[in-house]
Amino acid sequence: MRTILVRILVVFQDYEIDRRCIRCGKNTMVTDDSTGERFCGVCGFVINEKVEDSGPERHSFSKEEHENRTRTGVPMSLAMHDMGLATIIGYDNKDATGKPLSASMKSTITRLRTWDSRSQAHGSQERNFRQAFSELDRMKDKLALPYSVVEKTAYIYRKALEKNLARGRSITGLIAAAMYLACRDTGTPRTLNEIARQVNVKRKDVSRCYRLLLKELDLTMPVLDPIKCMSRISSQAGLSEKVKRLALTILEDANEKEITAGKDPMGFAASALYLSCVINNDGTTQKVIAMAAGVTEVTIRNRYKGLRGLLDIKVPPKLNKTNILQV
DNA sequence: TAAGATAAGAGGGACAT
DNA sequence: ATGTCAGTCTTATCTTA
Repeated sequence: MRTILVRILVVFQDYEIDRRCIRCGKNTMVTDDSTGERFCGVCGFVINEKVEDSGPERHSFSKEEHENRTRTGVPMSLAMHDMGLATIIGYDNKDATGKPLSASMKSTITRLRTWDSRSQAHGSQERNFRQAFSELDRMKDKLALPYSVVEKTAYIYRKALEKNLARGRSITGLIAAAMYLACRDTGTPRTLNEIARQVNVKRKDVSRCYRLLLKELDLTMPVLDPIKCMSRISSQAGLSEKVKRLALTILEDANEKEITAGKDPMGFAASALYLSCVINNDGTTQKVIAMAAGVTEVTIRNRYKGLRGLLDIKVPPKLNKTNILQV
């Protein structure tokens, strides 16, 4: 019984110390759970750093972790104009002690909230970020971009703005270029055409921004891996594993013979797949693969010719629908 | 209807001026 | 900075099987 009492006392003391305001000394510090900020209910003093969410950590992967879940802080993202660090006026109309506000106070707070949020995006750069990142947010679902690419895009975009590259260029063009860069850098196979179409900017403009970023930010991009392109095309066109495997060996062979330089990797992957289809008598048309790869049939034909010639691949004679040799 | 052939045009890199 | 050139890719159209 005694130990229990002592424990309660200790907890109570901790609680008391925790609530003491640094400015006015009163035990009136409270935490706003929705924003994670700590402030004094009497003098209004707000603790500078964001305090950690008092709730448990959201993820736990084992029993021990579940029992010992600690908070690691509010998630921070480069893809927000303020990186998620701004202080805002809360939305539940309650005062420091948790009581609801009076009607007149409520309207005052609403007005304050409006001006507070307006003042958040001050300066052209902030406004630029807002617009760019809302565009990015919209795009990431359309293009099925992973989180890492989104963060990378935001990082590149911030760098670009730091270097004053935005002046005289469209925000959407620049963010699209940053997105394409991030895709290239992380090996996510997305074509310039796809991105340009989604953001509704001409491919030419995105491409121009892309090269500008490449030059100004001193970046070097690895060439898109045709093998990665291939798996994307084959899944989009619904090709079989067998076709894919053969196409893979064709690509590797082509790589060895160094006939891939300067050619569009998507076109190459597409034609390797087509060649594989022909050899396997798969019956998939150039059109289907061209659509899946985002290149034209003519490009496939050109690469196809080159592949066949240089790799000396024997194409079996055409079989008709009943698998009888046509002479 | 799919595939092949051909031509015109766009955009960009390399190089010279 | 500007112009030229070879090479690539796209679009469009016609022909062939």
